[in-house]
Amino acid sequence: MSSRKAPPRRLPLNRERVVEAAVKLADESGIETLSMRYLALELGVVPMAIYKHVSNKEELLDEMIDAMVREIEPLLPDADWKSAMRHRILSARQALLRHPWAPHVIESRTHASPIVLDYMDSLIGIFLQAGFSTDLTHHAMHAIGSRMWGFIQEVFPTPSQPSDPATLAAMFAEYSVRYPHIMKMAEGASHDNASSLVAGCDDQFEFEFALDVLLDGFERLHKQGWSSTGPMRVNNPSLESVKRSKRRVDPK
Amino acid sequence: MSSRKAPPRRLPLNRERVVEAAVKLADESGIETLSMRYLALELGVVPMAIYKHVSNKEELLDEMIDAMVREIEPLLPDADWKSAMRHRILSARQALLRHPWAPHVIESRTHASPIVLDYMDSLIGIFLQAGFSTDLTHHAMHAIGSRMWGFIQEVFPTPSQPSDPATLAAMFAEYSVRYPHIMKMAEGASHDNASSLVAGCDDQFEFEFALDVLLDGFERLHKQGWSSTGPMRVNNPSLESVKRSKRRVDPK
DNA sequence: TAGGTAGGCGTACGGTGTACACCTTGAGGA
DNA sequence: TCCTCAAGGTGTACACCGTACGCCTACCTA
Repeated sequence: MSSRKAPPRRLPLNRERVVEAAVKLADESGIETLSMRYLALELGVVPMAIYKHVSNKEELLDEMIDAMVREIEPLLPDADWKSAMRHRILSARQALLRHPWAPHVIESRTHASPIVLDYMDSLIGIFLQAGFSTDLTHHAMHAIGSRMWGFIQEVFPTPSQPSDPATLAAMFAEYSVRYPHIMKMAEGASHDNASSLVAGCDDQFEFEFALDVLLDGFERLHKQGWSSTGPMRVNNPSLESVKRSKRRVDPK
Repeated sequence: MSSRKAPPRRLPLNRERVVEAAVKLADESGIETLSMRYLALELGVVPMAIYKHVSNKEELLDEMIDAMVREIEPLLPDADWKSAMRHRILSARQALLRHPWAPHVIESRTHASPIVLDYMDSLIGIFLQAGFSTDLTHHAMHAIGSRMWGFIQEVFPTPSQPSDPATLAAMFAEYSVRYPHIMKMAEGASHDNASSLVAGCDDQFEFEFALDVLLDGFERLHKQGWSSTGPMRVNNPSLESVKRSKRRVDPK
């Protein structure tokens, strides 16, 4: 028998394989299934073995985000600022759609990794190279917020619908009385299938709609030479937050 | 001795007192401290006692959100739509600032309570009563997203800064090379204290800025008679997402 | 051949939410 | 006055979590 004695000894773990497995697990089974114990099981290893490659779970999650950010397509060369911004952000969105756990994890991060900072730096660069003031760029970046990751927090618009058609009809009737505006909007917005309430929206469209409203707004402010501190410019039609420039409102 | 025998027997718990205590605890010690066990301790009761009033922790969290939403000021009567919207949303923001745990909890909710639906209904009503189409209203509500709760997800723009001034200077130098745009923006935006990087922004200002860019955008679209399905209107300068109306982009 | 080290293992601890059976108490009807 | 019953508080137990700590084993290099 040629087998010396060695049980064929699987190739050793490393940080990369751990992260890769974690991403795969979260992709397929959801982030709530991603426990260190279960991940270890998946890797055919004892839980504590993972800690030889990753100092704790937080670090693992950081690494997972980095892996996702690396999937975002690079900057388009020779594009106008708005196209460049759209491309980068919509590409981020595509990466994020492949990893449904990402929004939740991103929100729980407490600091930015170099990879993440690279991405932010490139977005800021797009504004600055288009001639935006640092001032406007700063506020625009804040306004974009989580949208730069390709998501906006969807705010549970779905009041759990019963499957039984009879009770559903009853619910419908009740809702029409209590939430007349919601129902009117739902009927009007999706005239083909009014019964789906708010559900069944075209997320991609909603995302781009909001993104474009923001980008168009930035463009307008930029052309007007807007500034948060300077004197009021002509033709700055509304923007209340500027009129009452930098006034702080105290919580309670 | 008048005391019959009864140990003075504290007044019994009820759902309201449980929720109230939970909110207080989360306000004062952070949401991560809010465990059923610790809450029970605070109430002078054994952990399982809470379950007689609340069927599980999720339900408790739902109830806490309802409590917060009830703090939002009612609709302003006789106000134009934009003022009404600003008032409601900024009031939501005030309520939320009193309860720093709320964003995190809101995001983890899976369905809307009646209280929450009431609030959403009122916002939708503001748009509709201003004559907005159901179509535009629908997309506008999506665009507002979590901002209707008075928060936008702040996206960890703070690369943990060392306190030691020497290493901080070194970090500064390194950053200027690797993240030139971030640094330029940071210096430009906060010329008085350039060292604070992106931190130390006026959150209230950033919030109102983004809100107003959106509301102004909605107003413009409304005046133009914008529609997501109809034929292109004149003077709809950009809004890419409409030009490529409802095209779906596949993830991956 | 010796020694150091990288990496996997086992055990254990303190934390979590909560199922389930039990007990105590006070109110209401017979 | 007694009995019953249910509301509400108790105690124990379970399965799960992240991870500290010490050990062991196989390999690489000197």
